[in-house]
Amino acid sequence: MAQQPDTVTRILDTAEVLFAERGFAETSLRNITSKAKVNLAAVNYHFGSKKALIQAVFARYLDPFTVRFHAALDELEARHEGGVIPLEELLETMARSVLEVPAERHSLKVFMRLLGLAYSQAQGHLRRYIQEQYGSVFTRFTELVRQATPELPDAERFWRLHFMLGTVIFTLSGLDALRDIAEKDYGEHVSVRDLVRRLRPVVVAAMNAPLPEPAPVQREAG
Amino acid sequence: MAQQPDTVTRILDTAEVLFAERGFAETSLRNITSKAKVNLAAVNYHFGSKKALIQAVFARYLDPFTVRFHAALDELEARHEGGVIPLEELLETMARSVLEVPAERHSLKVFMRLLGLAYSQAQGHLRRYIQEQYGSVFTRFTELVRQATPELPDAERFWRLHFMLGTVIFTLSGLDALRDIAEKDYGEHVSVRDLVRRLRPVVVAAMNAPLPEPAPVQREAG
DNA sequence: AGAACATTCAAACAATTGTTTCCAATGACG
DNA sequence: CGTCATTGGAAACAATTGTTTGAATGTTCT
Repeated sequence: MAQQPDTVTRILDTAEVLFAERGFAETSLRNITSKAKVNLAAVNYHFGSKKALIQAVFARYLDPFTVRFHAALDELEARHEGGVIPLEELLETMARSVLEVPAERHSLKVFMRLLGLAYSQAQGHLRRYIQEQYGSVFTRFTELVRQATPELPDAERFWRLHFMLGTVIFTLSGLDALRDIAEKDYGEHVSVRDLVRRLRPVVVAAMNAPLPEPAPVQREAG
Repeated sequence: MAQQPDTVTRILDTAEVLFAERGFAETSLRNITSKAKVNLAAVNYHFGSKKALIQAVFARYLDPFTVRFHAALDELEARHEGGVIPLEELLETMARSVLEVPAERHSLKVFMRLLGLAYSQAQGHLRRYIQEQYGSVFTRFTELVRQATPELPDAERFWRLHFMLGTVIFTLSGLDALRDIAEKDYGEHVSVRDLVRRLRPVVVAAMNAPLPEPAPVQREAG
């Protein structure tokens, strides 16, 4: 069942880069196999189908991430002995977990671009797959955030978390294009870690923003 | 040259919905023409190619938007007689302009989903096309934001604007999926305008967030 | 009316897609 | 040795893709 060495890894390495660059539908199996220098039939032989290959590419990132993130949350909870964990520490822990995983493998840029694609592209199988992998950690993380921000209404916190998810995924997945503009306009080269540094106060401020004015009563009075 | 009535509009109406639902590569011309009840060749006859059709779909949103947004900024500048326009008013004006345009046409959801796709999918022709259409208004808007936030370093403002762009596009383009979750978990049905109401204080707080700690000197000291 | 033009239609085009099959070569392990 | 899983190669598969063609039809103007 399990492959240890070459062909499978070669396919995954090539596929994730091409997927990140051009999307799933725009990347053909022949693109992958020719660049990876493996036979065309190898993909169907080892993975079964293109859909399964796509999921395998994600699994190689998500599996280590969930393990690591759970462990980091374990340690964080132990350190606070059942007390409330401050929001900044929760966000910091998440950022660290996200940053650690691709460091062993490929660039964070590829990982984030894949996440962005998963959200915007292919409506079907991928979203479900991600939900199954991400679901448990994200639920746990959400609950900790709830305890850290007791003053926030549940719905408000839900939406703000997704606002910030959008900020991070959008920025990091479109990093190349944005970096080009920024570099041209401000001469300054930004690294991913530089961006995370800039993101931190913004995310914290966004989560702690004042509550919106209550919704008007269905139809605004004249 | 100009078609007034049926076939062209029918194609555009159908194409924008299908594109928004499934992406560009995943939507075939036969999907569009069969659902629009027009002949397959009609697309190439009226638009020339699929790429041109995609751009036409965007033009139908972006052209009215840029006109309207420029006008709104004109009025805003006139009202402040050369003085600095507060950030809240700038954001409010932009939100209003974005909300107004699709109201005449289709749902804001489709518009935002298309914007999201333009950013995440197909790196080539579309991004350039959007840049040409959006470029002038966005530059003008950016300059006004600069005057409204003189304390922000230029690079910091650039990134924060894109952070917020990511928040809005990501949230509104993935609205359907998020709405399903929110509705299931909190029983509350959210409208687009409800979401904009929630976004406002978050965006303002994010833009006014404290500056990040300065970047470490290349390699952190032990 | 006829001429000129714009549009619609069915059919075919060439190219590319994911997938399968058959066959030979390789290596590992019993 | 022989068995079996893994590779590589080449070919073909059925299906779908965007695009083009040429004839039929409609519309418009003189």
